[in-house]
Amino acid sequence: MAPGLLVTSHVPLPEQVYHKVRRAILNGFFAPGQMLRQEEVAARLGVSRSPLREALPRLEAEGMVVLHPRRGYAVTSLDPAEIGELFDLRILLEAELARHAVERRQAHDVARVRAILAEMSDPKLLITGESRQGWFALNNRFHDALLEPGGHRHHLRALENASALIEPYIRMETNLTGDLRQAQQEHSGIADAFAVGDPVRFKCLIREHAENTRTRLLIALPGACSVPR
Amino acid sequence: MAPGLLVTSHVPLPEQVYHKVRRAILNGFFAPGQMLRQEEVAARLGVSRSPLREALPRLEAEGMVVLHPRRGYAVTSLDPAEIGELFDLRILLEAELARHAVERRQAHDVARVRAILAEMSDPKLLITGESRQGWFALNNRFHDALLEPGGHRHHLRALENASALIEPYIRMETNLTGDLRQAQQEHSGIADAFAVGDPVRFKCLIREHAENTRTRLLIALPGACSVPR
DNA sequence: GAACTGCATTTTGTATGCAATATCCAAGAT
DNA sequence: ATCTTGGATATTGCATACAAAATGCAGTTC
Repeated sequence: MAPGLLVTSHVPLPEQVYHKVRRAILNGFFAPGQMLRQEEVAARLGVSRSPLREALPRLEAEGMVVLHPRRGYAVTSLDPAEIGELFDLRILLEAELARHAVERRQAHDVARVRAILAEMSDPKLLITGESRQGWFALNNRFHDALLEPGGHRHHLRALENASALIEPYIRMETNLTGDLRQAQQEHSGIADAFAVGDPVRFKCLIREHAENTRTRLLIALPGACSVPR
Repeated sequence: MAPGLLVTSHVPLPEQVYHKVRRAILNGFFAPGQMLRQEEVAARLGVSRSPLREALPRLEAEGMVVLHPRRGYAVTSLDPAEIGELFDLRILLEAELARHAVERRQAHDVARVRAILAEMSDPKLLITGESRQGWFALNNRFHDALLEPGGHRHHLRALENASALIEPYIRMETNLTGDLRQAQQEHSGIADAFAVGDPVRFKCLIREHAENTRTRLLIALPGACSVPR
């Protein structure tokens, strides 16, 4: 066999830990500003500190946590100005990706978007509570499915990075208002434009979707700011 | 004293290791595709594998290395298409940052740019060899100094990420041709536009600078492809 | 001669142990 | 009463040890 051809697809423990901690931050289980005590987090995940200590630097590189030397890692806490900047970055990258994605999309890409959208409209996912996490998981897959067809891995990585940083706050807002209907409506308009292949309309709707999310968020934020340092 | 106010500024070993490995990749000491055997790298840096194993995930998050599970980390090797994409990303982010930086720049920002430019014109730095590393270090500081004044940390981080990924290849090109004069000339034009505060001209020159670098690189690349896998 | 099998070596993956430092709380001084 | 100081505790930082897996080579078989 040719050297370097690995047969077994093995997911390293540090990577599993990375995903679990990341999800916990995204859904607010670890709140902005909260210190992450390594022994406690590792114990909760049933691993030792070693793999955790390899997962945390990745989260730090993405800006999800910050390291206070000799004090530990804390979940990143963003002020409204930074959240605004991240929305700008998201919009900038989405516009660029949207252009290429519409051009290069194929039939199966459209089908995938429609399938995800159908899953998301399940009323069970729309009620407030734990099921919201399911909706947000689908929401991320929906946005990915719209923008992945154009390729551009590095743009996508930058976008997912920026989006992840603001996601905890977006989830806070939807938990407060409990209203996903506007998002749902905008999604279906976006999916239509994607299916039709109208690049101008698609870009525009994607942009408006982000702008609307930002507006709602920055209005609701002051009330949601329970940021333990 | 208020809790959480750290007096001593302590640079953790994993961070020092991160910077050293990163520099080694940027200047080609670790070539694209090369496997990084942990014991060897750690020994070379005079540390154990622990801090190295916390530095590597950070580099992985930035795309500088890739992890092949149970085989080890390797320096990322980019094909021309990806390099092209990264230039697009760089140009997109630079344009956005340039706008704000010109608007918000202050006298000391202009002075800093001029000072760095002066240092870079030192003939000792322009000769081929080890001193090139000094020139590239200044080059990065120059670009940062131009774009930092606008704030926008997250845009900047994304830009520095994208720039770092293509830097090994840019260095290869300049090592082949040995010619930094075009870059130097473009830099002085850019610095002038920045000093004057002409946003259109500044953005345009910044863009052309990147475009020219890309063109030279993608022409020279086929000859420089000694990519040991 | 080519391909396969099995063992020895190398390298990664994870846990654990110990030292260094920060935090916390109580007791004393100003 | 407030501020300081001391020590006990908790937590991080780093190194080391051990287990698991992949690689490379030799010997064997067809």
